[in-house]
Amino acid sequence: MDVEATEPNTEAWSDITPDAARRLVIAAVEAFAERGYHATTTRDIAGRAGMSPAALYIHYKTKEQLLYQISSVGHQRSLALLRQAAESGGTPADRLGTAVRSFVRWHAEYHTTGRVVQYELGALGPEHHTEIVELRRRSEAVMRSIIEDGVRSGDFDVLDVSGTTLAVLSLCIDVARWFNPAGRRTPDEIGELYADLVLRMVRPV
Amino acid sequence: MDVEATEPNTEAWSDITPDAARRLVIAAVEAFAERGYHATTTRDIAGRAGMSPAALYIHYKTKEQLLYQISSVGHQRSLALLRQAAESGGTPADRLGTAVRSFVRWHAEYHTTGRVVQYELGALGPEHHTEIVELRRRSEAVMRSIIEDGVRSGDFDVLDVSGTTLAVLSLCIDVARWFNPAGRRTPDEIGELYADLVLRMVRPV
DNA sequence: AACGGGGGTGAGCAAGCGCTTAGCCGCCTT
DNA sequence: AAGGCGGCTAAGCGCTTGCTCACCCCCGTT
Repeated sequence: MDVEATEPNTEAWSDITPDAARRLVIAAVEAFAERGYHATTTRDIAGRAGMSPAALYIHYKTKEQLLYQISSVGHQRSLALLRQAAESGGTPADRLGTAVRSFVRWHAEYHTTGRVVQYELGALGPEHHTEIVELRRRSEAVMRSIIEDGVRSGDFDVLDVSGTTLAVLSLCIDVARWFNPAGRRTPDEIGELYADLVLRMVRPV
Repeated sequence: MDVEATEPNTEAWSDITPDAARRLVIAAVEAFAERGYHATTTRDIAGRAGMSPAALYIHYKTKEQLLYQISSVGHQRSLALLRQAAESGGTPADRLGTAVRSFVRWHAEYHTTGRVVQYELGALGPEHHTEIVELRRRSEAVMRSIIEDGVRSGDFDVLDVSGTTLAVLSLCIDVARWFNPAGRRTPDEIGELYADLVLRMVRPV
């Protein structure tokens, strides 16, 4: 199935140590993305990481902790991308285009992580869940502020700012669900296409 | 949690008989939408339907058959909505607006069914899976044909027809994920908003 | 009154689950 | 050479899972 020369996951999680813990995270991301959290067994994760089922519990207390680690890091990464775009000077259209482009590119490039981050958060424990929801609220706030800036300056024409914010984020996020690395489009191309589509959504007539 | 006077699921599945089978489907839709297919137990479904765990197997051979029934009916319903819009005369803009409006409204109104239909199809058995994927291909073809019509007639200006088709469908589908019946917006309002956003996406400059 | 059969139940089976425990192995320190 | 320890494993515990089976109840027909 995996014919890529450069596996993005290997470098994406390179700051996790020790080596065995990183292998477990990568294995968990792949398994969760493929089959979902609940359909994935700890034996499967350990097997993919090349160790016995018991070894998992040396590095992570529970299976849920693995999901939390993935979800937390993933949300922080994507939030950082949005913040970077929002603070990057230029017109509101420039900033919105940059935000959509890099957010979409991330969800395509790391679509396995993205799938876990976006579609498995219901499996988190209550306290982890509320923590992650807070990160999501911040992402929404960043995106909304860019759109609000554009409306205020007259660069954008938007009837329902919070509804449009929701739609834009939803559009970008869902890329993680359908993106196929064996498909026709590269993450860059999809980012470009989506930036164009979103800018059309907010453009004055 | 449920304070609605008219439960949409009750009427949505009214053509399923006998009564016990319908109660099981409705219970399964709710449980699958809330927690996902794999996290839902047959005991939970039977309990919600007001019967013993064994009674489920009188009406459905396996838990997967229940999912297949839901997925199949749901896909046929949403495909029918798209076809109706595509065949409903008027300008391409009219047809695209109608398609998006009714497709989105359906995914909001029946967001529990929509969630199962759109996000749990990986849990289907291989042969059921390919059957459902075929239905999805047809939905995509219908949406694409509307957009192609508009491009041909000059009503729409779209660089990448198949990419835009994918984006539009993705945008509509994802409504089922985030829609909250206790939220500010009604299904009709979201349908209206989304129809406007999509028409902006394809509008010539 | 006897019957037949579809819809239902209580109990439980085999398998698989998340997770634990007792102990081993190799390496760094002394 | 001895000891301590982090990383790992084989085995398995207690529990839940999807699903089955023997049996029962109710009701329309004869």
